[in-house]
Amino acid sequence: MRISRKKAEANRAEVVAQASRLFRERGLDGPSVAELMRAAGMTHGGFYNHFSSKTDLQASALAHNFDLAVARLAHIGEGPDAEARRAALDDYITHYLSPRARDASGASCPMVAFGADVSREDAEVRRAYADGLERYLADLALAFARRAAGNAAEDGQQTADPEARARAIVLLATLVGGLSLARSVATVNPALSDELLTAARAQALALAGALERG
Amino acid sequence: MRISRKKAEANRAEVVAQASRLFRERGLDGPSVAELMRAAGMTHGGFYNHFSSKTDLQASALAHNFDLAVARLAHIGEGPDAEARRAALDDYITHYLSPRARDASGASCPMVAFGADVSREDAEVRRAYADGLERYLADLALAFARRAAGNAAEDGQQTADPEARARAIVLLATLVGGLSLARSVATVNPALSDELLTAARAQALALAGALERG
DNA sequence: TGTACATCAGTGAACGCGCGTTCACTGATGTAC
DNA sequence: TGTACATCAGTGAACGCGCGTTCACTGATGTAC
Repeated sequence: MRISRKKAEANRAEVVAQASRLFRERGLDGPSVAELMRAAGMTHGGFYNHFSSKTDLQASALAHNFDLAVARLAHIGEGPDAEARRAALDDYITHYLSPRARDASGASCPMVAFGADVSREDAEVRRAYADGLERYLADLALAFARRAAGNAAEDGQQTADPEARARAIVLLATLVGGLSLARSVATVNPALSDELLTAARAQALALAGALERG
Repeated sequence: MRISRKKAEANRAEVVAQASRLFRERGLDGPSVAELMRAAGMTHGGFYNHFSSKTDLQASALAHNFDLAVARLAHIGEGPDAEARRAALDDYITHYLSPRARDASGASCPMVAFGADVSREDAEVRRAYADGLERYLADLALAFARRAAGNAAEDGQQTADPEARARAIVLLATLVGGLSLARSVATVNPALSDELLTAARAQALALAGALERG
């Protein structure tokens, strides 16, 4: 039974969206092709109408993951004034390193979900990941650069400020390292996991506020 | 052909050692049982004389990984004086976040190699990981506590200093986050990878030296 | 606009393959005397 | 210490299973007239 082009396009998008979530929950090699198609309401046979291989879907899902992450980040820069943007960044950090985000593996950061595995996947997947990380980092650096400037005058402007980029990297490493460590011990040693989250969160907030104070 | 008990015990240790390395390189589900046994110079059939399942070996290999990591860390505390120990910690950090360590995935930190995957593995594996992480963190906190005390008087003493533990966690998150990010983009975008390493390294060294200055 | 036909998105059975695990077998080791 | 026998570490073929991928088929959609 043939389906309209519009519906087919929506089906493809649904597969990518479901894969995005399932890959984060169970890893890039966790869910089978049949399972991914079932999650999107179809059977496995039609998979190759949309993707040339499972690797192809992995790359598409990674790109989609970073689209979501970057969109959430960009939202921070949209605050009406410097104070609102500062509060937005603090909220972002607090949520990123919260027990809730730690336990919702399907909804959280691709860098934590795939960090260790990406380097073992096909080149196509590694490329999608590196591109996404670069986009994400550029936006985070922009947030720091704007804050350093102290106003919204340079909105929309790209920045090459190396200081802002270094700060963004350090914050990102703290977020990714903290969440990764906390998540990996969460089920077995919840107390340790909370301790890891709390210490990393305090540091991340300090890093985000350092410009104001330093 | 039966083998001597001593030789059999050595064979088991060799499988764990090889698995330790191969799991770090290719992930906990990467190498097959046959491949792991071949790496230790045997065929796959005898695997179940030593391990009750592949999961069992994964847990043993993780414990072994952390044994190695903790041993390297403990070495830092053995410096003759405070200055030597400080230099040892700086060396540790510099090597941890070096291009060399990034590219030698089989020889490096289990927290980076397995971070994302551990929470998806069996309970036995997660337990081995959480135990190892706790041991590692305790040793790192001890290094900070000793430095705060400024001498080697309390050698061998355990510490419950919460400040030292928080500092250890923050350093660890920076190390793990930095190396994880750098490794995942290394093949596709080496310049970005080096930038990530450099920024994380500067921060980690600052964290290690913060007590002296603060 | 209405009709006749080609297209192609989705279905479900089937494929070949690699995996973890099992098992009958081998023969040197460990042990009882 | 020497001998006879039971033990069991390691071998390699075989198992059942789930996987990614292929393919003949279906029938509503898109198109040519």
